[in-house]
Amino acid sequence: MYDFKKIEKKWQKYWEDRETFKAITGSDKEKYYILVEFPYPSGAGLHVGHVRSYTALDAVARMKRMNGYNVLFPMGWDAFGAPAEQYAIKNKIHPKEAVKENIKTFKKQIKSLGTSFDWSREFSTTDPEYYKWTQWQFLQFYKHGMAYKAKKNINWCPNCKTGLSNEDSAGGVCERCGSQVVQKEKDQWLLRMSDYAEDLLKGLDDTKFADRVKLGQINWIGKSTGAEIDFSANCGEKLRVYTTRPDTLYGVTFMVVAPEHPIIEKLALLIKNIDEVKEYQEQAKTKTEFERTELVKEKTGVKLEGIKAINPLTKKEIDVYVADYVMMGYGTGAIMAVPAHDERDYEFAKKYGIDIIPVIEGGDISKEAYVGDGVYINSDFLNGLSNKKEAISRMIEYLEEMKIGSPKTNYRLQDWVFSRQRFWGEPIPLVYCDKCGWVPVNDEDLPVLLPDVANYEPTEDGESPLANIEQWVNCKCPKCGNDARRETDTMPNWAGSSWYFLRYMDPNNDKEFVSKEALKYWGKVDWYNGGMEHTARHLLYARFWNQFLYNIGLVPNKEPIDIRVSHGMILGPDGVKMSKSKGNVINPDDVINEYGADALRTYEMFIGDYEKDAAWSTNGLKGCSKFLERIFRLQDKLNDKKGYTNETVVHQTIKKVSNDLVNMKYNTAVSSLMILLNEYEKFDSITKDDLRVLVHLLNPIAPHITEEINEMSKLGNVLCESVWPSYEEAKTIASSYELVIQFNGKVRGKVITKINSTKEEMEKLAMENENVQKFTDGKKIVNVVVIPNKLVNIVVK
RNA sequence: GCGGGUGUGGCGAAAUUGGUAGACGCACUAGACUUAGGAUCUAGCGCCUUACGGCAUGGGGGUUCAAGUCCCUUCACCCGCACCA
Repeated sequence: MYDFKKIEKKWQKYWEDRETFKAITGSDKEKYYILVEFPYPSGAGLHVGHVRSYTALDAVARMKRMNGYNVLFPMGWDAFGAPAEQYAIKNKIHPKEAVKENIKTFKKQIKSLGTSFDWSREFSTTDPEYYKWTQWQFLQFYKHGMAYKAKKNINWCPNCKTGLSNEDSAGGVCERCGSQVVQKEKDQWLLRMSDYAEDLLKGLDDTKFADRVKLGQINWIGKSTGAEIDFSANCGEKLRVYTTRPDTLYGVTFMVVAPEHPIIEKLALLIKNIDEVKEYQEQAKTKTEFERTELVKEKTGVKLEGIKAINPLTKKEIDVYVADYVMMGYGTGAIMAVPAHDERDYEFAKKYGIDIIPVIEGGDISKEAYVGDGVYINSDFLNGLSNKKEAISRMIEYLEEMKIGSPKTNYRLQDWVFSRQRFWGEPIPLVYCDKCGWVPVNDEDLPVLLPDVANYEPTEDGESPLANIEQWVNCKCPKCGNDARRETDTMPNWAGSSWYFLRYMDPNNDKEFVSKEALKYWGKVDWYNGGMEHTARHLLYARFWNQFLYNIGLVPNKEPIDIRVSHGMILGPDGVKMSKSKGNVINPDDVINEYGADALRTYEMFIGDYEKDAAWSTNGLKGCSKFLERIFRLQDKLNDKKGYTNETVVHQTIKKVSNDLVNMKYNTAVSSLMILLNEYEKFDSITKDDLRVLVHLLNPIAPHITEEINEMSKLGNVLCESVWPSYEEAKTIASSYELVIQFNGKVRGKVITKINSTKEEMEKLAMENENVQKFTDGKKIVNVVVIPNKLVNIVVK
């Protein structure tokens, strides 16, 4: 057993002392920017899942450097957020202390993996030198009218008395205490992300994201096309709806508005059952997420007694309901209901005894809504049509003519709620002055620092903990100098991660968020790896942020990332997600201690398809550890000869590994190296060139042991400073091959023959085969298919 | 419900344009070397069959000289989003 502990320490020190992996801004070499998502430094320490993606991209980074690229492969910390704050509340210490400790642990762990990060560019989103620029960029949003304050319903935990983000209340349950979350209306800062919906959609064409990643983005943006149509209601009031099916307008028999719809307030005096309606509104507000989605499958609603709307085409009077199956946040918050052809409207109509008028033939509307296509009926000028697309465009034309509607595109994507009632986030750098209103903090006064206090409890009414700290809140107006108060909300923890990839280009700049030169040289991230769970939100936020910076001329590329891939999870040995409570957590420290970082790295690359989940197997790990030991032992059989003992297999392996590493086929890259090793073990002795090429190809995956073997046996220059091996296509092809002889597509014989034989030669060889007689006996040969360098298939009857 | 994905030995998995299914590894079996082996080496290892051979890539059907791969159909599981009009 080789001494991996000593070897790994030795080479890690070597790289650190020589700054081997330092990226040079402005170098003559071609740049390549490889990025892995920076971790949240939790108290739990590094996860074997981190090891998977870090190693995979490390292998690419190391190979790219040997291919002559100036590689930027940075690492940092995304350290704002709830866990650190909770820890601080419990222990009455400042979260920055907890973060400091955790970063120390994480960094030590990552360093023990031997990943080739350029540590000189490290930073944390919680560094004031960093969040100064996060705040500065927020002010750019504000100054360009892209940030605004509005009343919004937010998730509210009645137990913790705090507002929560969507992310922190997944499944309608408070992440902190497990209580059911309810909706509460609060003043919130928002960024106008929905303005960018179309650009974010179109921009995907300029990226090479994996298909599943693109789809995640497309779904999240949720584009839909249709029309907005005005219905008139009492008192000349207009009720505007959004629909994707204007072609079914003749089938509208009622309307529904969301509980928050302003028309209720406006026409309150006309609504005879206003008390009942108000009660329903109240109920809707306090309904938990769980009740809305899981329990109450049945539709509920209240008719607005005394309110009537007119179907603009049939001129018939229809009733208006309030129901919580219509959302204020999408479209206009009001719908035209077509029960004959919409499942939800059908259910509602059945329950409340509303007319159901079919306008498309098909189905049986006494049983269910018919959502398919068919011939239009009861629809005046659409009658007889059967093409939905045509019906929709004819209807829209008509609506435009009559000035009662127009085409409309809607997006599911909404504006980004940018306020958190939390301590541990970047303070929003705005000040409220009674005279001047909202005033940005002057650039030279940034960053607005978080105060050093030891109490972060939220207030009774759910204001940010910062609101409790009077000496922090009270300040002077930057504009008029009068007494003013700071905004006490902080930014979401998605803020810092929305631009960190830019900061890596120029991490110590105290004059600008990044210099123009650094931006010009590094351009965009060439290859970005992260978890599947971030492909919707984080990626969208980062792209939005960057597109905004591009539009105001601060960055050179509209799209910040070229390739985006995501790795599968490493599951516990039992095949389920690792968790403390299940007791199936594998600690990378333990593995490194017992088997070494190289074995861990090799195993995680060998474990299976990089993009798929994979269960941990300690036996599999042991196999990879043995593989490394066998390579180490090859040193005992070196001879004095030069060149490759089997040139073909070496060139095949160089080709395979080079291609596999950039195509994320890490598992087959390792297996091809195992094949090469097996080949070497068959020989009595091998040359230094043989061993050199093996350790060189393995170096990106197992960097320590390969450098050690290379040095011990004096195989050549230090690997990390050497040029990646190249292959010749011609030398990857063996001179002979096994010709397969088939009868009726079944393998009946094999014969070794030289490459590139003629078809005639191949057929002759096949016919000479001893099995031919047996299989053709009493049968007629009807066809012979010859595939060069592969097989001969004799078809008999 | 909508969208996406995955089904191949005991297990993790391989498999250019359709062209020897199961590479590579784990586990297992037998043997060698050993005082010993959770070390190392050798051999075997999809299923059925003494053998010849037959059957096998979730199931069923099709195209083809040839199908894991292409087409149709069906089942199972996983992951997103979810009353989005």
